[in-house]
Amino acid sequence: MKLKEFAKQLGLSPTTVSRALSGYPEVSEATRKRVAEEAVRLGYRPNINAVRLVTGRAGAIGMVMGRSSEFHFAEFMTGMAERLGEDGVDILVSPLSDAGSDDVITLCNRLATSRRVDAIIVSSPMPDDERITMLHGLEMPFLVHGRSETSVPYAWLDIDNEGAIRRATSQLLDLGHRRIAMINGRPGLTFSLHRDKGYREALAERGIPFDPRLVVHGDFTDEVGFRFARAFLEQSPRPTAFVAGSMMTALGIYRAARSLDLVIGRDVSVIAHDDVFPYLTAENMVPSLSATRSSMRAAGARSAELVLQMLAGRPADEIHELWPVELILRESTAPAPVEA
Amino acid sequence: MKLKEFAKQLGLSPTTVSRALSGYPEVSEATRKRVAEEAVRLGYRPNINAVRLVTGRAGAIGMVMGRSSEFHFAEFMTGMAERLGEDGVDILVSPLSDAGSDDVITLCNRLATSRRVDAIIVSSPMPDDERITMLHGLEMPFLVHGRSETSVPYAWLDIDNEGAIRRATSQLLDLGHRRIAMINGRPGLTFSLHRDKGYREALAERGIPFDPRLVVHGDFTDEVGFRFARAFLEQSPRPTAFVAGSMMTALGIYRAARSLDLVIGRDVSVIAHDDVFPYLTAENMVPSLSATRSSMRAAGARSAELVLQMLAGRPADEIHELWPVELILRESTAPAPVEA
DNA sequence: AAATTTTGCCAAATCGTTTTCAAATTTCTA
DNA sequence: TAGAAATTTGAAAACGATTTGGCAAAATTT
Repeated sequence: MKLKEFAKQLGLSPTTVSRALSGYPEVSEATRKRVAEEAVRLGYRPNINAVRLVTGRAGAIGMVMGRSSEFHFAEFMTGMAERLGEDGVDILVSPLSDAGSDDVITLCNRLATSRRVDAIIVSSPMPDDERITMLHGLEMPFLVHGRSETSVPYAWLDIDNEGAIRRATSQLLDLGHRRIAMINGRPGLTFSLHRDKGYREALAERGIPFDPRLVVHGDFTDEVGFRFARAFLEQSPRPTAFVAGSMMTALGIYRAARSLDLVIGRDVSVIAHDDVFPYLTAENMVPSLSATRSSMRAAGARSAELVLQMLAGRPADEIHELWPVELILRESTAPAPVEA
Repeated sequence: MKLKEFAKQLGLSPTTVSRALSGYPEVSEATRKRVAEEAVRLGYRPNINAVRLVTGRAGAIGMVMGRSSEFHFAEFMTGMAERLGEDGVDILVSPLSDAGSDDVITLCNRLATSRRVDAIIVSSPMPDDERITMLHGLEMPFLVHGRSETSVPYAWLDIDNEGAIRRATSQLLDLGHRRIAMINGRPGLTFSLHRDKGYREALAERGIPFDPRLVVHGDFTDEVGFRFARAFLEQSPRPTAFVAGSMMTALGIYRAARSLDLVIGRDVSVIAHDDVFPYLTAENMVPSLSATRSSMRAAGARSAELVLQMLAGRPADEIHELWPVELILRESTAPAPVEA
C-alpha cells in the first residue's frame, strides 16, 4: 500500500495525507483524524526508506559496542530504548568483533559517514579520545557517555566517579582501614582515571601517603577481581579493604577472600561500584555488598533524551550532566580488624 | 558528493559508476579499478537510503531484546557482528522497555512491518510462539534461536538442551545422587521444557521416580538461584545436587550453600549451563563449576551466517541446526555424600 | 458588501540511487 | 574488409515518500 493509492482511497491528495500523518498544522482536525483511522484500518505505513531519503534523516542512533563493555551495554541500551521507542527511533549497534581487523575508531568512523545514523553515542571514552575529535570534525552529532579531555566542545553525560570513589574510600578510612586496595577498570579510560583521582584525594584529605602498588587496573571480570584480590591478600601486611570497579570484580574479590578463609565484612571490607543489573544485585550477595550505585539504565534513557534534544537543535556544548552517585553501606564494610 | 557529480569527475555515466561499484559484470576490469580507486580518493559513497529505497533492501537484521535476556544478548550480538560486519549488514535492536506498554509480539510485528530490517532473529521462543506464525504470515524471513512447536515451517538453530541436561543429570546419578534439584529457566520457554525433559529422561532411564517438587523455574538471576537453592537446602532430606540453568543461577546456589555452611563439591554438587561469557567463567569459580557448555557467541555468528543464506535464497525449511553441548566436569561435582 | 486573512487542499519537483533498454564501440569471424 | 558478435556505455524510468508554492473556499475584518 503506497501513499498514492492510500490517498486515492481516501479521496485526498498524497500531500494532504502526508501532512495529516506527520502532524502538520495545515490540515483540518477532522481530516487528520479520518486519515489516521483509515491508515490503521487499511494498514498504510510510509515506506521508511523513502522517508529517509527525502528527509535525509536516518531515524536511528548508533553505538559502537567495544569488547569488554558488552556486559554493561545491554543495560544501557535498554534504557535508551525506553526513551527512543516512543519516537520510533532505532538503535543501531556496530559491535567490534575481535575476528575482524577493525578498531573502534574505524568502526565509529564508518558508522558516522555511512548516513545510517543521525547521532552516535560514544561510550567508555579516554581523555584524548580520537572518536570525539573525529565526530566533531565530521559534524556528526554525538553524546559521550563519560568524559574526555579533548579540546573540542562536546555533549556529555557522566556519573561522578571521582566523588563516588572519594566517598567510598573516605568511608573505609573512617572505619579505620589504612591499607585499602583498589581494583579499578581498564587503564587509560577516563572513568578509571577519575576513580584513581577520587581514591587519592580521600587519602590526601587525611594526609595518608598514596601507595601506587595498591591500585591496579583491568577488565571488569570476576577473573581479574579474583587474581588481583588473591595477590593482594597473600601479601603481608595485606589490605584490609577493597574498592572494586564493578560487581563482577566484587564477585572475584569475594571468591578470593573465601579461598583464603577470610571473611568479608570482618577480615576484609569491600565497596564496589554497582551499575544496577537486574540479574546480579549487591544487596543479595553474601554478605550484602556495600556499593556506590548509579543506574546504567537510567543513564541510557537520559542519554537518548539528550541526543534527541541535540537532534532537535539544542547545542551540544551546553549539554553536560554530571550525576551524583549514591553510596549504600551494607554488610561488606566493617571497622578495620585490629592488627594481629 | 553525489553519484552524478562523481561520475562527471570521472568522465563516466552514473550507470557505469554504479555498476562498477556494485560489481556487475558488464564493466571492464580497468574501469572498475579506476572507479574504485577514485571513489576512495574522492570519498564517494552511495547514499545508503537511496540505495535502500531503490533496491527495497534494508541492509539490516533485527532483533527484539526481551527483558531478562539482556544478559545473554550482548554476547549473541557480538557473535552476529563477527559475521555481519564483513557484509556491512547492520544489527537493529528493538529492546522491550518495561516502561512502554508494548509486548514482544507487538514489537516484533512493528519491526517486521516497518521495512527497517530484511530479516529477524527470534530468541527465547515458546512452543506455540506467536511471533513465528506472525512472521511466517508476513513473509518476513526469520531465524529462530531455539525451537518451537508451531506447525509452520521455519529456520532454526538450537543447542541440544535436552541432551545436555540428560547427560548432566545422568552424571549426577552416576555419582550416587538421588535427590537432584533443578533450577531451570523461565517457565513456558521451549528450552526450559527441553531441559525439564532431559532431566526426567535421565531419571527414567534408571527407573527413579520423578518428583516435580524438585524442579523449579525462574529468571536467570543470582537472586532466583539463591532463593530456590536456599529453600531446597533447608528441606530435610535436602537435595545433594543441583542442575542450574545459568551461570547466574549457579552463583546464587553457591551463595545459598555457603550461607548454610555447606560445601560445594562435598555436601552439594552443582552442574550449570554455561553460555561462555568472557567476564564470568565456570572454571574460575571456587570451587570450579562443572558445566554443560555452548558458546552463545558462536551461535550468534552462525545465526547471522544462516540468515544471510536465507536472504540469498536458501529455503528456510531446510535450515535446522542442532548443536551438541559439551559437558565439562570440574570440582563442583563429587560423589553423593553418605546419608547422615 | 468588499477586502482581507485563514484554512484546506493539490500539482509537481525533489531526494540519490539502481536498473532496463538501447545505442555505441570494440573484437572477432568469414 | 565487411558483417556479426561481444563488450561497454548511457539516457531515462523507476523507487515512495516530503515539501514548495499556489489556488479556491471559508472565515474574518473593515
